[in-house]
Amino acid sequence: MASQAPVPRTPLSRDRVLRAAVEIADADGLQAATMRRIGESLGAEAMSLYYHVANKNDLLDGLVDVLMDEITEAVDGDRPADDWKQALRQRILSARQVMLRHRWAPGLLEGRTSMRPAVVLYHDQLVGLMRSGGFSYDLAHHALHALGSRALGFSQELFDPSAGAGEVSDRMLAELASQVPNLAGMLAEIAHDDPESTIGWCDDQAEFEFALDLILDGLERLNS
Amino acid sequence: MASQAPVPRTPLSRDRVLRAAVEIADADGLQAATMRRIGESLGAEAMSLYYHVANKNDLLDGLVDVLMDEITEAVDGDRPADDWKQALRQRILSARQVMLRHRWAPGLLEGRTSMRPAVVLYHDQLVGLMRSGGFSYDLAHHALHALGSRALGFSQELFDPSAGAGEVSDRMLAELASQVPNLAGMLAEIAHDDPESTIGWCDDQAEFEFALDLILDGLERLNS
DNA sequence: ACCTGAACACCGTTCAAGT
DNA sequence: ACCTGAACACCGTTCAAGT
Repeated sequence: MASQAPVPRTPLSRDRVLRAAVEIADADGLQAATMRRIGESLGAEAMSLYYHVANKNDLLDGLVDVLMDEITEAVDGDRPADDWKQALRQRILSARQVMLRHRWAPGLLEGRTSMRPAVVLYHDQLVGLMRSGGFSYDLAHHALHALGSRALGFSQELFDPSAGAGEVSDRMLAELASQVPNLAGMLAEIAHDDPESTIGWCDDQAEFEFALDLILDGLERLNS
Repeated sequence: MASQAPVPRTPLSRDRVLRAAVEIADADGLQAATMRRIGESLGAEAMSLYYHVANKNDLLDGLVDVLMDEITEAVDGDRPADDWKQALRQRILSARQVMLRHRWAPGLLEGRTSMRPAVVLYHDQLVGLMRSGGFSYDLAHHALHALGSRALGFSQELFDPSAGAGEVSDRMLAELASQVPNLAGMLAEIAHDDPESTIGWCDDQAEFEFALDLILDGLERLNS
């Protein structure tokens, strides 16, 4: 009998490795995307990955690249803008949509110092939009710093958005009031104004846009 | 002969463990502060730490606490402020001084969702300052989001400040110019204006203050 | 060219055992 | 009460060996 041909497994590739990693990170977080687990999900051994990826660091760089590809694609769909402000706003909010699809992305970008070309390019284009809006290089430079990670559509959330979730009982408010009266008052008012907001305190998207517009408005004033 | 009394090693304690961890993180980064290494630096075994600290997560929470203690201490030294804006500004810049002493702190706070009481209290006080400046709860809430991690004295740096360090040769500029013309132009101008800036592109402190003031100015306008 | 088995040096953590 | 040795399940990574 001829030897049974083994199921012709699609060969690995950098691309397949990265896509597998994204899938795992999307589902279970970045820390779940270990070499062993990625290998497993591809029906291969962890060590096989090293043929397509230099090491873990290179793999993470690769994740940044696929992320930036997705952002570029999203941004290409933006409709032409009337002015620099609208252009920046649209672009950043489009980038944010990608970030929201990949909850691991902010955490990944935070830790990275790798200066991936795609990230540099993205910021170059932001500066381009500002320049065509009349920004000096100096102001554009300041603007990049002021935006910080917001330029890519996310911002540091110091409190877990889901931690404050659920109902806010009067009892909890009373306890809070003695320790942190100002936050308690704030929370009480928000709970009063929007008793249905069981998703937690805040509408993240609205808050993101508020902060973004605050910065863009400030820049506009400095640019005139 | 009486049994040789062993060197009476100071017993461990949560406090000693945390201080050892801070020392290691200051010197070699947070990732160097492993249980084994902390134990070693105290002349004990890694497993001994578990008597004073529930687990690694609890240890990291502890690090946040010592950080917040330091910030509270720094903030207490602030001179009384004339208005809410100056008060916020001083407080945030004082917090920043602590962050600069502990380069691992931003990275630690980023990842944490733990809602440490000290962090909540810090933000409560910020809101208190805003309230006494006439802020509505709603505006104060927006303000916290707009400040984000900046409220604690740091912000997301997407590029490694030290990565751009060193001289910027004309050759590098030429290479950059074709790929990222806008950034290249920006860099060229900065290098021209301040040829001595070998620390890298930017004065981080100045940029931080620029962004902070941009936000505070924006809030002031909304508050009047 | 592509993949793997065995092995190494590291993690955090448990637990029974020592003083 | 406080500390430790041995052990476990996990990391990333190397390298000689297989096809």
